[in-house]
Parts: sequence; structure tokens; C-alpha cells
Amino acid sequence: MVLTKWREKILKTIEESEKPLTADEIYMKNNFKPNFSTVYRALKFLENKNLIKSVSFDTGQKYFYSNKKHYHFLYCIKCGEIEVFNKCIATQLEEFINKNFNFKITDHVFYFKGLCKNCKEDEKK
Amino acid sequence: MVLTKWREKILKTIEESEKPLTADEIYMKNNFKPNFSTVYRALKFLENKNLIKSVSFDTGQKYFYSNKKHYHFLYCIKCGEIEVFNKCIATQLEEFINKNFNFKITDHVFYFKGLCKNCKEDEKK
DNA sequence: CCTCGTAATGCAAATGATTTGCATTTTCAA
DNA sequence: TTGAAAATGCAAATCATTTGCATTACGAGG
Ligand SMILES: [Mn+2]
Ligand SMILES: [Mn+2]
Ligand SMILES: [Zn+2]
Ligand SMILES: [Zn+2]
Repeated sequence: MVLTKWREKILKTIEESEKPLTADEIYMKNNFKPNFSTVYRALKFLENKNLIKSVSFDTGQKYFYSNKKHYHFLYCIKCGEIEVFNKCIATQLEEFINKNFNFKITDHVFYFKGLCKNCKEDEKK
Repeated sequence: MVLTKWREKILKTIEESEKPLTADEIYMKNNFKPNFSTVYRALKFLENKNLIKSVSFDTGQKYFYSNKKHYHFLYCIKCGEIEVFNKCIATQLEEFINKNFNFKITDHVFYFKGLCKNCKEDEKK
């Protein structure tokens, strides 16, 4: 169980991207070199090792992103465009949960849905 | 385009549930009576009409919930159990986004990941 | 009350993302 | 150098969801 050549390349692909990537985006960015199954297996491996995280929006697809920074998202419901930001306000909520629920928090997911710059303008016509 | 018998039943199923439901949970709760496709089509219809919303966690599955209340979730990464809460702190973040991004917010999703009561205890052994 | 057109439903097959089984190759500790 | 365990490739399978098409139900206009 080690960080092999492909796993490393895939991790780097994700870390170098400014936005989260789908499995096939990662596949493409690596010139279709590692087999698609290898990509998926690597993603699972990296996620288990907590080197990456994944999130899914409206579509059935997962998006993968680095665990080096804290991410939140702006997801365009029209074109699927994703932007990221990192301002986080979960701490106060965490306290609320710890006080009122019997639940051990390990992570959280937050994103806004709406219209990106382009789709917002298209709307006007 | 109207709220037919099945659509109404499915809406009621969702509104009467304390937690979000998957398509097949909804199917089961209706004794497998409307066809599965009808369930999915009804869900799409209801979501377009903004009567329900959906969210997906780690699995490729969508969970549907009523739009009558504001929901956030506690998602157990071990057993998939879901709890809900409604305390919401998105407003301040919304201002931040409006100030710094060119994005028209229409909704947001927030959930904590972690271990539910049961899985938390199992962990100890 | 009938009648026709449109929308809704059922059924089966298709789709898309992801996973899995198995054969082959790579890795690395002994 | 060698053998076992892990990683990879390839093809087929799986799971949730969607779609095409034939049939049925609904409702406005007659
Ligand atoms: Mn955060
Ligand atoms: Mn909220
Ligand atoms: Zn957009
Ligand atoms: Zn649990």
C-alpha cells in the first residue's frame, strides 16, 4: 500500500488544479495513460489516506480535490461550472452540534448553488 | 403538468418523513405501487416545481426532502444514517460571496460528516 | 354525456459513472 | 535472485437513474 507512480501523478493532478476534478477530467489530464480503473482505484486509495476529498453536486458524479486546503464551492446549476472559496464558518455550528447531538464530527461540506457569471447574463435575454 | 395522484402521494411521503429519502425508499413506502420510473419522474417534477430538494452524500444516490423547512444534515460515514438540523448560518457567507464573486446564489447545501451515536460506540471496541 | 388531444404511467431497454474479477506485471523484502 | 503481495490493465458487471415507446387516464370543448 504505497504511493506508486500513478497514484502520485493523480495526486499531483488534483493538487495542481484550482478546482475540483472528475475522474475523467483526471484521466484526460494524464493523457489517458493509467487505465481508467487505475484512476478510480487511485482516487479511492488517496481518499482513504486523507490526501484528497470528494464532493458531489447535482449530477451523479464525484469531484475530487486536495485536502491541503479547506474548500467550499459555488456550483452553477446551469452549466456545472465550479468556483471555490475558503471562508469557513462551521466552527460555531460544530459547537451547536456537539452540544445537541450525539455525533462525532469529522468533516463538513458546504456549497452554494446558483448561477455563474456567464449563466447569470444569459438569463437576462 | 399537474399534481397527479402519484405525484401527490410521493410528495406526501417525502413531507411526512423526518429524514431525507432515496428513490427506492420512497418506492417501498408506497408499497411498490407506482412504477419506479414514475417515482423518478415524479421526483424530477416535484423538484422542478420547488416542492422538494435533493442532496447527495458519499454514495451515488440522491436523497429527497421537503422544501417546506430548511434542512442541514449529519451524515454518518460508516452506516449512512442521516440526522437533520436546521440551524443556519449561511447569511453572513452569502454577503461575503455577493461582495467578492459574480455569482447569483439561489440555494446552499451544508452537512457534517462523521459518526452517528451507534457507530461512534462501535468504534471504541 | 361523448370524444379527442395531451399528459401521465408502465415496462423494458439504455445510459453513465463507478466497481469488480481475473490475468498479468511490478515491487520489494528476505 | 526469488517469491509473495500489491498494483495495474482489460473486460464485464453493477447500481442508480433515464429514456423510448406503447398504453392509459384526464379534462376541455362539443
Ligand atoms: Mn468549512
Ligand atoms: Mn442553511
Ligand atoms: Zn454557469
Ligand atoms: Zn452510523
